[in-house]
Amino acid sequence: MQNRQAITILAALAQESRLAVYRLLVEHAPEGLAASAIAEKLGLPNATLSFHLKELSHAGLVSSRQSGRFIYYAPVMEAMDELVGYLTDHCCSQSGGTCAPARRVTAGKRRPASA
Amino acid sequence: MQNRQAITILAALAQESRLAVYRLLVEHAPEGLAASAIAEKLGLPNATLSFHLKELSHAGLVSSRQSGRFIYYAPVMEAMDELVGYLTDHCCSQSGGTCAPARRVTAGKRRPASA
DNA sequence: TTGATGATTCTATAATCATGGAAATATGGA
DNA sequence: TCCATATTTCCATGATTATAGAATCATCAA
Repeated sequence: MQNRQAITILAALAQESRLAVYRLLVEHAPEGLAASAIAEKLGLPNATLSFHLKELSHAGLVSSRQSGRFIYYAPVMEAMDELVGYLTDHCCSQSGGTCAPARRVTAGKRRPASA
Repeated sequence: MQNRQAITILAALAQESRLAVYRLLVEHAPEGLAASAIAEKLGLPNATLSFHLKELSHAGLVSSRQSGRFIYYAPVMEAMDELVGYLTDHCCSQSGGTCAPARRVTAGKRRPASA
């Protein structure tokens, strides 16, 4: 995962409403939830939710699919997986610290050791 | 880890200069680096760096200790560990998804299963 | 004390982000 | 077609964040 993409994802999650949306979607994975359901559960105005969904979508954290008049949003687990991988690979001690070493290899996509 | 703290940490990392500072400090853990060394390595003006260091510090991601005229900044690994724990616990699928299940138990600080 | 250096704070400015009402754009059913 | 509903876009407003020069504060050496 590239630096810039990590920042985009971090920024997408670093906002109360968006984090709440994402967590809610994770609870309802993998089907996801319609925008109207999200708005109702979180008490967000349509326009506000749409703005945040666009941010999450742009960051690659959620996907959407249309079903009739509804648009279902679902979390993209791979994005979160890559973020966690980025953090453990680049932002944790590589020398026996607490957060890095136990990281499992999920996909072969992370760099060896250097920062 | 509380929701609000997670957002604070995510926001602290979701900025190019700050992420660069943090990664640089991780490379130099556990001693850390003096502010002047960080500024030089990253090409940041003093005032700008100081602003970002304060953000990181406020988020609990870095600690500082004075040594003569120098102030050394070092990464706080526990904060990153807790963030990764928060993400895997609350933002990953709990039902066999890719990012959650292999998470080791580092400290007994995370909630059982619910979100 | 004085001077040099490291670091932070003050301050102003610019840029970005969040909010939400209102209007516009689908979609499907009658 | 016409209507109701789901969702997004438009737009204005307010709030927050990033930047960095200049001033200030802190520490040490002579």
